[in-house]
Amino acid sequence: MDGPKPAAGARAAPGRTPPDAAARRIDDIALHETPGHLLRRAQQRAVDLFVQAVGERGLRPPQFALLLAAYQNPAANQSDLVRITGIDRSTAADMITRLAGRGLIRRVRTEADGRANRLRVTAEGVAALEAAADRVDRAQDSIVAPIPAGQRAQFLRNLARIADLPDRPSGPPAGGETIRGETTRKGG
Amino acid sequence: MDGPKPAAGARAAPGRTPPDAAARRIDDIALHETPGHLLRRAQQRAVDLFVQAVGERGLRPPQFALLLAAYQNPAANQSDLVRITGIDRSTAADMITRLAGRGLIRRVRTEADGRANRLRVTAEGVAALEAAADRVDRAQDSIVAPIPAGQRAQFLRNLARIADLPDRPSGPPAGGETIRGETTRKGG
DNA sequence: GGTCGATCGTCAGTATACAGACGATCTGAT
DNA sequence: ATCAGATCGTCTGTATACTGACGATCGACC
Repeated sequence: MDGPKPAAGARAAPGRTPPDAAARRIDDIALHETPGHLLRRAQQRAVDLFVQAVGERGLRPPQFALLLAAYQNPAANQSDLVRITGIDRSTAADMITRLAGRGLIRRVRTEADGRANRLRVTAEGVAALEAAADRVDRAQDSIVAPIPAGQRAQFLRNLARIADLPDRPSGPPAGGETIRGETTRKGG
Repeated sequence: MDGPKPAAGARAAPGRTPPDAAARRIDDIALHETPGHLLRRAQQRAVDLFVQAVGERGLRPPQFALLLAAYQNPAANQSDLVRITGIDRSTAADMITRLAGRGLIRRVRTEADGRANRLRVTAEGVAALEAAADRVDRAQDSIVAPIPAGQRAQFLRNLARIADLPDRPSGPPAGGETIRGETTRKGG
């Protein structure tokens, strides 16, 4: 009564091991135990909680990340922000266009480099960040709330390992400008 | 050489606590330590590893999930698969159209319910699943590879807690048809 | 001064994700 | 039988994500 019967399409050989057991049988894959699926579901949940906390009309998680990174790194150009946030180049360009349309950010052509854009967070942008900050904080707490308190730090450390991010930003920036966070996507 | 200097735009008051410390200061938010951001980055990484393993032209993670769920639950309609996979209703409809266009699946109108579609995985669909199974398995292993082996089970358990999924499918199916996995999105 | 490879940002195309509205249909109560 | 509310699948519109290509520019080298 407890073991789920094999699905109708399954041709199972219950008690023995077939000689070609090396290949993974698709009847045996438990989607809900695969790390990739769990990560997707967990991330969906995190986005839900974020949106609930900051409101339907507020900043979405990647927008908040991008706007915050731009604010914290005023000297950064788009590519720097891409590296910091992990947002794709093309996606970032789209997002910046949208954020600029809302008046939260402005593109400023760099004097030194004719290709690069610096991003200036407007007063409205700063206000949006400040208005969201507390709610974002609460959302982050609610994301890890289902995890026993004693296991949270280790959990986040392991998440960072998967993400291939350092536990805490520590890379030597090596330039006149300090850029918080690093680790590229797509180039690594 | 180790403590990152505050960013150029940061107006920090290093040694003291301002009187309005109740509000979260946006200068102090460390993006790379927030659960939501780490989840997003980790999920990106998982998708990367999946795509690397199964090939650029192969099934994408949600496609594999949907196709596998359809295969394992031949009696399920689209809404059932939505509940099993956590894929949104609209997204699932689009994906099924694409998978049908590739000949991996077919929509079949149910006799009993004039609204519902049952999904029949074609022989090509089964072949695609079987061709991917081993590679998917390897991808899942590589996702958790950066985590110390002894911590992986606990990590996945906590991931499932965030996702609000049971550790292992255990719900009482309560019908003539066995449906693997449950837990809705957007309704719960 | 000129050239080549690398980089910056953009754009088109495709896939995933979700809200909201919709028509069609089912269910339950009357 | 009828009708109200729920459900199923679709569609539209918007946002995120990534590939591949592109023009413009930069840096290094000759």
